Amino acid sequence: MIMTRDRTFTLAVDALKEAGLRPTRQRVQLLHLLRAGGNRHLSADDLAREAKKVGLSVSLATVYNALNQFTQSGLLREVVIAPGISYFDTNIGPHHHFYFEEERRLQDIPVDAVSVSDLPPAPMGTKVARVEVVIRLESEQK
Amino acid sequence: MIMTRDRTFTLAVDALKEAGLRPTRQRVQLLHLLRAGGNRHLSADDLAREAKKVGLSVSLATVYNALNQFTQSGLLREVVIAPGISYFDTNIGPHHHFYFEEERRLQDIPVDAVSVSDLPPAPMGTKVARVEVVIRLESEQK
DNA sequence: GTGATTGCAAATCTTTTGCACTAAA
DNA sequence: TTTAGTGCAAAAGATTTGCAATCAC
Repeated sequence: MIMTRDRTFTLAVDALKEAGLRPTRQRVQLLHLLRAGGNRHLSADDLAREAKKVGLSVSLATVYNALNQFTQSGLLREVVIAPGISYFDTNIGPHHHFYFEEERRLQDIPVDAVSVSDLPPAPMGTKVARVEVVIRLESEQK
Repeated sequence: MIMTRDRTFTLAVDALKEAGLRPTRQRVQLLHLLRAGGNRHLSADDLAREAKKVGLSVSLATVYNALNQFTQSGLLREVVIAPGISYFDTNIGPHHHFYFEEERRLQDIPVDAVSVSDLPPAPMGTKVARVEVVIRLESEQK
């Protein structure tokens, strides 16, 4: 029966509600897709392509909208690497990134694998929203 | 005489030659403009606008090309902040950045003001090209 | 001269938006 | 119902590119 399939999406639905986002079919399916398969780094286009592959009907505009809303709600994190290259990271815990320039690929670094210390204090009137560390890698013989 | 004015550009010319770039009028003027006024963070558009303001004749395409060439040659550093927002930094020494979200503004942090330690080793076959730390700031009452 | 560089306009790419339609509450 | 969300196509930005004209060497 239909409930069996719906149950698969319970987590996504709950997460969306908690985030204050109406759990529409598209959002539920996209969030579910994003969370399937562990921590991932996907571009908007990657996600749209993947959605199409599994037979979802979602427009690219909706993918962009959903990704932005997810990011604002803290369900995702966006990592911008170069003009025109940005990834959405399903790992929202504190961590950092390796970026393989040649492969245009991100890899998570657990937060305790790097220590960033002696941070200068946030300037007057501001507070730290996030500390981002990206270690850019190139192939060795370069 | 003309030589007096040219002398102003000697440094830029030398830097370009050293970088293997032909010191054309546009490149010399742009590099000189970039280096005037200390460390700065300019978008391509900022630079084009500024060039126009001081009466230089450079097309936007050439500004982009020059900035990319300068970056590749190590005369500049590019800092990408968000999709569609990237800055070219005239400070090419090792350092990090504060980013003021609301003001869309970068500020340098001297490298010794932050310590990034216990970096995980670069994965097999790769080497670290650069370690980038961006501290994103938001206004305090937010 | 000869090959590199420039300017312009057009093309490309990524991302956002307006608006009529549809779905969620 | 009533309001929020979606799809589509168009618009908006940012950046790149093709090619004839120009410049550096």
